[in-house]
Amino acid sequence: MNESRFEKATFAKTTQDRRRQVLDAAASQFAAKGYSGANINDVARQAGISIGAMYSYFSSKQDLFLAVVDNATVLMEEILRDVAECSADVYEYVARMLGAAREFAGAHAALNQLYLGLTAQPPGELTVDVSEQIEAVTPDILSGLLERGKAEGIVRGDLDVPVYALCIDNIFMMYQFAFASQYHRQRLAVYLGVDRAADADALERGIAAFVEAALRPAASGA
Amino acid sequence: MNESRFEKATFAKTTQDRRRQVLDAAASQFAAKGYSGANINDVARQAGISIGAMYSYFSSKQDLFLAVVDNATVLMEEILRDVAECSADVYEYVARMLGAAREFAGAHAALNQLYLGLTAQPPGELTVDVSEQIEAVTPDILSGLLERGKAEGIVRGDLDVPVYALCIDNIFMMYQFAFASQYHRQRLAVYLGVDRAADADALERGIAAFVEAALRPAASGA
Amino acid sequence: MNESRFEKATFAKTTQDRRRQVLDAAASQFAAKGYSGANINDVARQAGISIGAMYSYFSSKQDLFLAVVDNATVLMEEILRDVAECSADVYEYVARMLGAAREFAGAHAALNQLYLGLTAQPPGELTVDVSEQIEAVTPDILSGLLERGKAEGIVRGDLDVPVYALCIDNIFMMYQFAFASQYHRQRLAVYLGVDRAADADALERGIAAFVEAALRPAASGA
Amino acid sequence: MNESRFEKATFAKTTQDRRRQVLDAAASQFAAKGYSGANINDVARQAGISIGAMYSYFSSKQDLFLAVVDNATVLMEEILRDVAECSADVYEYVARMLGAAREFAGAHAALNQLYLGLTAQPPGELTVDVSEQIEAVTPDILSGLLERGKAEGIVRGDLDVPVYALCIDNIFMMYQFAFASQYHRQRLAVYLGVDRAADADALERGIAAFVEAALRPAASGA
DNA sequence: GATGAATGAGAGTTCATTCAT
DNA sequence: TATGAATGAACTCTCATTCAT
Repeated sequence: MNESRFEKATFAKTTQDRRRQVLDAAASQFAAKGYSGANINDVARQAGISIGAMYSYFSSKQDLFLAVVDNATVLMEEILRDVAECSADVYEYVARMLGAAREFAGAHAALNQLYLGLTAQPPGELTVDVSEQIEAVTPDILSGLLERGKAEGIVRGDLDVPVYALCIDNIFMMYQFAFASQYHRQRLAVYLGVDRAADADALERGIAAFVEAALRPAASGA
Repeated sequence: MNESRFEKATFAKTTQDRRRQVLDAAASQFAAKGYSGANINDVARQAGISIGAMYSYFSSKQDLFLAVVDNATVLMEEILRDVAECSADVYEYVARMLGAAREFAGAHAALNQLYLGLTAQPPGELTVDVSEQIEAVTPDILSGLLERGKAEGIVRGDLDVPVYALCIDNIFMMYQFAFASQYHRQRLAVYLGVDRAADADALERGIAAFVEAALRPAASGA
Repeated sequence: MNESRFEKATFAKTTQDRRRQVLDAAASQFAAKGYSGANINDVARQAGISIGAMYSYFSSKQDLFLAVVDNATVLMEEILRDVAECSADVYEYVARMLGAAREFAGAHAALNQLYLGLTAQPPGELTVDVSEQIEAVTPDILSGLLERGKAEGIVRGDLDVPVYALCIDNIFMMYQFAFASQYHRQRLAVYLGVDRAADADALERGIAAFVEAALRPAASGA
Repeated sequence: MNESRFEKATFAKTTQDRRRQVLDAAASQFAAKGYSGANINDVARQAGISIGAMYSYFSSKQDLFLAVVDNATVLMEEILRDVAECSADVYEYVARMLGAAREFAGAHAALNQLYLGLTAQPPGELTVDVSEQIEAVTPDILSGLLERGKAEGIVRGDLDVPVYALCIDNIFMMYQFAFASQYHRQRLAVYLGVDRAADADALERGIAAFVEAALRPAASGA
């Protein structure tokens, strides 16, 4: 199994409930205080288990962190694949992805913050392991949809697929991060004003319109 | 002066050289290990001063951090204003901003990492002070250029200025961050392949093309 | 329990032996060096425990100090009550109190020094808490015995009870402190000479005689 | 000169004003925070001189402290001698000494606190030097007055002069300390109530009455 | 396997003292 | 001689990790 790279055998044997409590507590602490700032003893307390148990599940703070990240990655990949499956073309995909980003940020705030933190992680021991987990699923999907769009004539035929995929994903990430940190939240307010920043539906439509404008063949307007 | 909010009087009196050494050392340590992970004693050692001197310059780790951030903010704002001044229209601005982002990332790698870290900072004491420093200069400039572009007919007349400005700035930020962390670097390679990721000029032209496609009036193609 | 105001739960769970070691070590260090001068690491070392354990028992140096004081207060109050119970009248009480002061000073030298130090503590955070613990037991007992003595005609009928009680207690305190500091010890030698200062029994009889002289009704001599 | 034992030659050469500023600042800091708790840099700042100057006047914190104490001792001895000279007999002396104690406590609060602190100083380097300064003037005066009182028949002929002198001085000291610390102030309030504790004249008369009662010959009532 | 008291290296910070200017 | 920036040992307190029960 994917998760077992960082956990000890004992963790697999405990109840699903306990596993959830531990991973949730860890996610919330790491998200709230960062890797260095988080306190393993606090995590254990919040999870309702002893620090001894904690160390029987994970052999170090680092492994606990990596397990949490691993877990989050799995969850995100599921969502990403779901969105892809439901989307008929790249335009629908863009709209759905923005919605999914918002939903994920709402339902898994800690994981979302954690994810943002990960992308900012300075190079070091943690990063080495973490970057291996960068999902290649979105690149593949986006590239695929763009290529198909070209074939179907619904996107500009001359666009640079990899670069466009990157730019679109950048917009996804930034939208998802908009809910993750004080900085991003405030930035949103600066750009849109407090009221518009609060109207997620309209915002998503606006962002989707930006992307569409970049993709639509010029002739389509004629 | 802007910088003196977080430093003690003694720091202002020191030589410019020493100021640089301290701020550089602090930036590099905070960038490399994050706020919690960084060690004031290491900073002092790297700056070639005693820990006592460090505390005669800044009254706490937090103040040192904020001074570094403040410093970086000032520097970035200068660059942002320079770029704006040299740019005739929004298209030139986009191109120049991408170049400036790359240059900044190259010349001030530590500050760039630090900046990325800031945007990921979990809410807390630090963030309160830090978010006040979010520069509103780019929003103003971008909005202005888009409005002017509308008036001049070089950008689509129906575009939603705040949202477009946000999207464009998102693309700037993500490009700048592409050089800041292992995660972003690797992500770039995943999207573009190692070779294309290394050709910054071409990449910037590609990104600029994406933005232009989103902005150009449909009629322009007719 | 009284003692638990300043200690953490962990301390209550430890063995009585360990509790004693910690409190004794702390008392001796605080007594020897004062609050500011004492070193928590030295206390831990002297108590034979790690500094980590120390901080799992008390959450700060201040709390450790207050716990020691609290402890000493409880002990002293016990002794004070015992002496009161055994004393038929104020004259016996005076004699017994002097003896008890000497015994306490001998058996609990550190606590005695600590007590002296407390009375000299400059106003501040420590004093706020500490002064609440000033035992009101001696004032009550002394006043009661003087009133009863008046009723029984064994003390002068016109004496001012509160002031006399204060003066007598002053004499008790100064006698107890005579063993607590270099200053007081030397002062005793200056007044009495080294030989007489060493003969505690005779000294106590002398002091008791002074107090009796102040209390006895004038008519008793006729 | 007496004062020059602990100061360096430079201190003698500065103006009287500067000398006062330094000694006053030191007295107030040592009184407020104790020897260990006081900060030499703060003393210098409060005295309006540089830390460098401070160390050109005194070669260590300890020497500064001892100089302050020395200074206070000289001042107190003057007062003690004045009181003695003005007093016709032991009864007048007692009354005047109580008044002098109160005045000193009012006029030199810091020195009074410092004095109390000194008497509580745990044995150590400081005490060694300090105790040499214990004035033998009160013992001599009190003993002399008691002897003369015996000869003149105004005090009991059988009283033990050294012990009585000690007891009376104890009462002086405790009265003086009543103004010096939170502990002693509160203790006074416990014995006398807040109102009576505030009426110093009446309190002094009451204390004097206690001492007189201990001294007056029994026959004097016949 | 679970517990949580215990450990101790290491962190941020202070302050007596020095010394170049 | 006066200044005050600089020094660095020492202090209080934290926390990842261990291990006896």
